[in-house]
Order: sequence, then C-alpha cells, then structure tokens
Amino acid sequence: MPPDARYSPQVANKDPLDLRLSVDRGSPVPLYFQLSQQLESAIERGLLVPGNLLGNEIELAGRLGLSRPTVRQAIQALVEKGLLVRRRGIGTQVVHSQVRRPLELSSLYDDLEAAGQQPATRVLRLETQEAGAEAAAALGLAEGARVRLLERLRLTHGEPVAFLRNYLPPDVLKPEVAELERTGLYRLLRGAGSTLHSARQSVGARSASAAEAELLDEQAGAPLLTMQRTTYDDTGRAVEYGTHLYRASRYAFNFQLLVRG
Amino acid sequence: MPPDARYSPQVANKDPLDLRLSVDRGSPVPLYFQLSQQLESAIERGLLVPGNLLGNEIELAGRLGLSRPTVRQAIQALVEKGLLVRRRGIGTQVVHSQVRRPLELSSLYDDLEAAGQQPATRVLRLETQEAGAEAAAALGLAEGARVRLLERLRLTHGEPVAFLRNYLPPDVLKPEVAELERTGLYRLLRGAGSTLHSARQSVGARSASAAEAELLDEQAGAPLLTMQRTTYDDTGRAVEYGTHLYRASRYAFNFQLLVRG
DNA sequence: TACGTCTGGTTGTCCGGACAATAACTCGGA
DNA sequence: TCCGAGTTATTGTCCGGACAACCAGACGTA
Repeated sequence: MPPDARYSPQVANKDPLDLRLSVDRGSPVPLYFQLSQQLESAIERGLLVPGNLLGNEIELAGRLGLSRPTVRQAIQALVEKGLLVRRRGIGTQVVHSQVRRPLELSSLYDDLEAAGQQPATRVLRLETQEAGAEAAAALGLAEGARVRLLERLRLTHGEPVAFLRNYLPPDVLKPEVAELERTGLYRLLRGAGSTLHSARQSVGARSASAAEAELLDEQAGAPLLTMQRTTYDDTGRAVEYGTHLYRASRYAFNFQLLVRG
Repeated sequence: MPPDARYSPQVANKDPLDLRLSVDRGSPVPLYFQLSQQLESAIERGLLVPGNLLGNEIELAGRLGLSRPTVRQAIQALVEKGLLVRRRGIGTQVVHSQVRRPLELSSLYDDLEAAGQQPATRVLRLETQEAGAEAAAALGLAEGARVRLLERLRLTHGEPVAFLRNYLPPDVLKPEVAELERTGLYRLLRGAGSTLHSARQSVGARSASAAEAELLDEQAGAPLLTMQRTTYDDTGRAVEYGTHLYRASRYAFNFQLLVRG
C-alpha cells in the first residue's frame, strides 16, 4: 500500500443500496433524523468506509423519495458531529478518524461505568447552607442565598478516586442519599427535568494537603488533579457548581474538542 | 426584583428596529451569515437582553426582505453557539449566561496572548527522526516512519510556563525556528493549509522529576499538569501529536463544553 | 375555585425549484 | 510534454409555500 493511500479520495464505494436506507413516513420521528441515524450507524458499523460517500445529495434524495433540503439536514447533522466532511465540487466523505467518539459533557460516573470500573459513591455530606461568595458567584445567586451542599467520595473497586463537592440551587434538584449512591449527579439532574447544555471547566493540579491525602488514600504532597465546573441548562441558568479533586495516579481527563466557526 | 425574575420569559424587549439589522445583497458574504453576525454582535454589546427576542421568524424575514429559511439558518447558527434558545410555541430567546464565550480548540500561545501575558518561545530541538511506537500510533504512521520532532519552552514575562514536545508528519509542515519563536504551532499549521477540525486530549497530573523541575524552574516533586493531544484536520488525518508539561502553579486549562445530541 | 377546552401564536418539518461557487477532469494548442 | 480553457459534477445559498406540533393564556363549565 502506497504511503498515503488512506488519504486518497478515490476509495472504492460500497453500493449504497447495500446500506438498506429507508424512511418511514408514518413514524413521528422526523425524516431527516431517521436518515441521519441510519447513516451514523452505517458508519459506526463500518458499512461506509472512509472515502467517497453516497454519491450526491440529489440522487440520494430521489432514491429515498425525499427532497434535497431534508437530505441536507440529515447530512448536516453528521457533519457537525464530525463524522462527515463536505467538499464543494467533490462530494461528501466519511472522515477517516480512528477515534471518532464525539465528546459530550462527561459525567465521571458514566465514564467509569462505561470503562467497566464499577463506580461507587459514598455521600459524606448533604445539607442546605447559605451560599458563600464563590458558590454564589458561580451559580449567579446572591451571597447568602440558600444552596444545597453535597460532598461525595467516588470509588472504584473499593478504592477512592475522587472527592466531589457540589453546590446546587435548591429549586433545581432535591437529591436523596440513596439516589446519590446509586447513580451520578448528571443523571439525576436530567431526570429532574433540566436539559443540560454546556459547562465551563477549569482543570489544574496541586499537591495534596494532609487532610486531602487522608481522604483519598494518598501520601501528603501527592499530585492531585483539580477541577472546577459550572454547568448550565439550555436557558443559560447555572444548575450546578462543583469543585473536585482527583487522584492523579488513578485518573486523567479524556475529551475531544471540535473547532468552531 | 423577585428572586427569579431573571428567568421569566416576560422580559421587555428592545424595539428590534433599534438593532439596525440589514443585509447587503451585493456582498459575497452569505445573507444568513451577515444576519447571524449582526445578531451576535447585538447580543455581545448588550443590545439584546436575555428575554424575548425579535418576535418571530416570519416577521423578521419580512422586515429584512429575506425568506424564512434564510432567517432560520442565521438563528440556527447562534443556537448552536449557545447564544439563543428556541422554544416552540414561545419564540426565540437570548440565553442569559454570564459567560458565553464558545470555546474552540485552544492554542496555548493564543490563549496567553489574549490574556496579555506576552508569550515567548524558546526552541530547544527541531529535527527529523524515526517515529517511536507512541508517536507513530498517535499519528497513524508506521513505526520508523520519518517524523519531525519539536521541543519548545513556552515563557511569559521571562518565566517558563510549559515544556512542549510535538511530533509532526513531515509533509504537513516544515517549520523554521524563527517562525516558531514568533508564533504558535496552530497558527503555522493553519497557514500551511491544514484546516484543523478536532483534537483528542488527555489531561493528567504528576510530580516533577529533577530534570523537569530544572527545566521549568520548579522544585523537584512539584505538581505538573500533563497533556497529550492529537489534532486532526477536516479529513480526519492526524496533523500533530504533542505531549506537554505545564507548571501547575502558573497554568490551568479553561474550556467550555457543549452537550451534543 | 378547579379543571378541561378552545384559540392564537410560534417554531418544527418538509417540499420543489433556481442559480452560484468550486473543484476535478478533459481536451486542444503551444 | 506541458499548460490553460472549457466542461461537468457537486455542494452552497436562497426562495416561497404548506402543514404539523406545541405552548400559553383565555374561556367556559362543574
């Protein structure tokens, strides 16, 4: 194989008919979404190889009995996910990225669970307080407003991984200890009706104090990853502020960024 | 002001005529993009307050002499940036987020420059090598293929902040020391014709070895932030792999994540 | 008061068509 | 052989229209 054959645009194309694309007009699921999902699953399963894609939009529309705008909308969604690239005059290609898991606002609990790490949570504290300056500023509340304070220890295989301190506006979520030990905070927030939208994070590092080391089963002075995060729902309201500590020996953040604009 | 007045949808609206929205049909800039930028700048400058927005799409289209799809495309772009929220049956509102800088694939150089930190770079090493297993895997090359190795020290105000080691496929960029000391790697990559698309990052922490401490002007054992990153262009090709060390006492990662799908 | 119903307003989805911009390919001429 | 012009294919932008889905508030009824 020539050294850069994998970057050539002339990769042979599967016959699109093999993809079994079809839409169900009786379904309440939007047509563009049906198509978009079928294309995505075809890519995930390797039915569509990096290279030239389903010919052109117009023909694809014709074969599916859809209009071109609808097909474009389906393709556009995948372009924004980073699965496809459009090239004017050329066509639309599948991106040949090895790793194309798009990244989401990640939840430590879900991450650990997905990695088969059997996460567990110990709730250390759950109470309502008056907000200090830091939490109030992060949540956009007045200083002294009531906030729920939550402190948890996250473990895998019985060993501590992280110490999590969160502040919640009281009307957003009223968590119970049993729930918190069973699942992650993000899942609870979503379950309570918040549609999470974005988060601002700051990741740093520092040495563990004696108390922190004790809590996390490390030596004093051991390196810790620190993370502060404010999460916003789709109206821009802050629904959670957290300041967390991770054992650097047992955890690292993995994420994928997309370029915007 | 009642406690949650800022979340009420009934915020008085500026007269949209004050916004001086208009489009230039002679310009080569797409109409939807012109409108999108004008709306964005109106939001940035506070002319549009969180609350009810420019009435409805149809009326806005009529006033500007555009079609509704074009207006929708402009609004959609801002929704994806997290500046607006659409609510069926209600209208489109400006998100009331304090911080709404959308985030991009960040460049340390640009970040420091934007923060007024006067970044400087010292090139420690620049040579072509055979790729080791790690770099080859990250770049998707065969082990032993030629790669360019680049080691830099990044400083602000004369003090070291980070040690940067990068691997580049030789046909992507042929950087020169003078360029590297004048600007950041991302800017050079873009200048060389790569359109950067996404990056996978891993952020962790560890204690500085004696040699690392010496280089970064820290004490041995001091906490360091570590970052590995592979950057991909819009065809999914890896254009850069880097493994970096930051002084935790002087730097932290700040970024904003958007929820996907 | 409490609750279901109706109504108006707004975004969501979808269609069919038109022309512009861009890139690859073909082909003729030097 | 090399190079430039023309041709063709494909996505990019834009239009006008239609109906569906959904939400809030007003209204009527129990």
